[in-house]
Amino acid sequence: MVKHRANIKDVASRAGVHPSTVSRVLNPATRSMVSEDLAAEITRIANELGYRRNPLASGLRTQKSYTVAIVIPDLTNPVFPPIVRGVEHTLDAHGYNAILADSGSKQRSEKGIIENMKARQIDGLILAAARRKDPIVNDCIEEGIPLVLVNRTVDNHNVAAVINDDELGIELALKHLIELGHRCIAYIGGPQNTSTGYTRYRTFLKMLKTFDLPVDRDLIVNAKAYTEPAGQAALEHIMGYEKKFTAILTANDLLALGCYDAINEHGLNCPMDISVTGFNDMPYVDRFNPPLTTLHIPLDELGVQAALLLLERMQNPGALAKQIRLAPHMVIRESTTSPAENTPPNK
Amino acid sequence: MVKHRANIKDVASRAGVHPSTVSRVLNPATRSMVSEDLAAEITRIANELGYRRNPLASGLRTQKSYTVAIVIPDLTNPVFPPIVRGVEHTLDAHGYNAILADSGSKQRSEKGIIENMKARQIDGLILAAARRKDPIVNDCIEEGIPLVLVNRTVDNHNVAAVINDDELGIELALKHLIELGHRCIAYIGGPQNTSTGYTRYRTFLKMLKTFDLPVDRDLIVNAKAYTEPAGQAALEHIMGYEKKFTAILTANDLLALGCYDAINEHGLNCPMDISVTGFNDMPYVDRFNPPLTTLHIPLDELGVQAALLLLERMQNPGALAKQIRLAPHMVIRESTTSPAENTPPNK
DNA sequence: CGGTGTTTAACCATCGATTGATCACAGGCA
DNA sequence: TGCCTGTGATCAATCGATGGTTAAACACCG
Repeated sequence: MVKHRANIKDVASRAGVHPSTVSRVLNPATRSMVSEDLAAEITRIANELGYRRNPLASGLRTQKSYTVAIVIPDLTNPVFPPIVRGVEHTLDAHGYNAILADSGSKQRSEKGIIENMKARQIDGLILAAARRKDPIVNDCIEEGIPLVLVNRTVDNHNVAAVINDDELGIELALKHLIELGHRCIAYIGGPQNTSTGYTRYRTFLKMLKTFDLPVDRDLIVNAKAYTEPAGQAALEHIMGYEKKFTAILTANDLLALGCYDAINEHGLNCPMDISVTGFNDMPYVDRFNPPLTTLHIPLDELGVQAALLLLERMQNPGALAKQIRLAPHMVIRESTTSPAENTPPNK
Repeated sequence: MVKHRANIKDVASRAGVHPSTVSRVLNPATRSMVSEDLAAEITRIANELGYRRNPLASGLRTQKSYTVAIVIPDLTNPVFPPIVRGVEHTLDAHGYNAILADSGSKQRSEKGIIENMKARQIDGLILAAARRKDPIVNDCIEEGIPLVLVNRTVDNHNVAAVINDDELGIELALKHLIELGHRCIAYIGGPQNTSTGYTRYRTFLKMLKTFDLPVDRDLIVNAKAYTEPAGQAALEHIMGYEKKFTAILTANDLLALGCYDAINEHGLNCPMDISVTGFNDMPYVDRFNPPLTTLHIPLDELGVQAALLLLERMQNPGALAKQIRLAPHMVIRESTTSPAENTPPNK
């Protein structure tokens, strides 16, 4: 005889009441409709029987699934796991489950993901890598699915998001390099269809002016993607001009890693010949050769905040779309040094 | 007017048939109960209306959710993301969703996770880091929840699992070190309550005999956990004996990383003074200083196979529990070298 | 043409929880 | 005593899909 899981009817009959009464007791919002004594008694019996609400049945009736989806482009990018973990833990603490959708190599279009989400009555969506004009965002808004962006945002500022302060980040990195004595600073940015790529690029240009540094277009390249090969290719491109520069400010740790490759290819040394800064402080960059000077972003916290924001929005879908912005800080390691000792990169 | 998602009744009334007829048509197993012509017509209409089965309702009725849980101890350990990705993609291709349960810092007991899974009608479970005697495994078996272990297995061999060939791995690593000329080889293993920790340790001892090397217990330590601090502590412990050794074989990349720390602390150099091998070839170990010689495990493939195995078991729960074993191979980088040039570690 | 056998599709209860409508009953007040 | 009010619990419909059972339609045959 299979010990079948107690359902609401079991609890009701055991307590000698109607299932609906049990339902009301167990739902905080309706508990007041039932007398205190009975409520206590029913709660006791429910615990005794080990009753758990069946989320499928409940969800069918209420159109809620207590499940949210996290869409990320590639879980193996070390930036995302901490975010996902932060999201997952926070949601879990609130009784929500997280289903993971790695959109990267997914053959289904993003539209397909949304379809799936809708069919499954997903209560909300966390999108970890939106593009600046991302159709998925409009889909969500049209469909009325609560959405929170994390890490990157979109041009339309009416979407809730948890991002980091890119302006501050670029400023900090540039300041750091300037303080070390660098004047000729190359920039390798990210794809311009991402908010981070765009903002960091614009800020870099602005900050050059602010700090009264020369702007040389040949030293500024936006990589095609936030990947090592793209970073390497970008730096190769810059080096092709054979111009002098003593430092590279990159918009992303993986791009910085690509720079390492290009620098090594040319028989040069980081940081002796060229200083490099990253962005994100993803796990293990302190282990690289050399350990990367970069901007630390509280990735866990990003995830936690995104989850909280989503919970808030699911409770109150009409609320104004908040944008939360976390401040990065500089972590100085060994990929940057003063250019005094630099030999100019030559070929 | 909200354009509400077409349900089975909409399709039925549009086709002028009863909902159950539609249901039968859309279920491959029962399609034969309906005439071909009508089936075709219903399929056409369903597509036209963009009908998607509601998994909640369907699951409520059939006790299936088309959802699988992946339980991992810590997503930020770089070993797991590739596995998770492999699992997720494979499941997705078969119409299943994956919900992620990061058990590590989860306050709920593992029992709690199982409870949650059961309540949600989870169809199956993939457990990425079982301990050798893991209560969760028995729970699953008792509850009849299809279960597949990945990466680690349990003592009870009646459980489906996808693991890698630990014996082969240790043999390859040891052979590599011996071929370089090492004779005094330390070993830093993992927790003995994990199958990997246990098997690798036993195999190391066995292989020492096979290769006719001396067994010095002082050079053999099993770390408390697969973490960098634990690896560092283990090596510190070994170094406390001030015995000679020229290489360390570790059972895990993170342990190897901890060894780097201890080696550096003592003012020594890897590989010049001490060679180190890892195990797993987790992402970015090729970037470390020095790039780590380690055993490559096809982590993605591990995930894919685990997902396939689970799908199989969910279809046919009675089937025999298969164990799949993937072969690792050696990736030689710069953390190992011949001891000829070594200066013996002294203090 | 009536009887039997076989498809084919409709009917309806069901999964478990929720909720608007409804009823029972106690107490208050004239 | 009779009527009203309000609290507290029950009734019954519902969410969408499914599947065992049953009715209808049709073919076949003596």
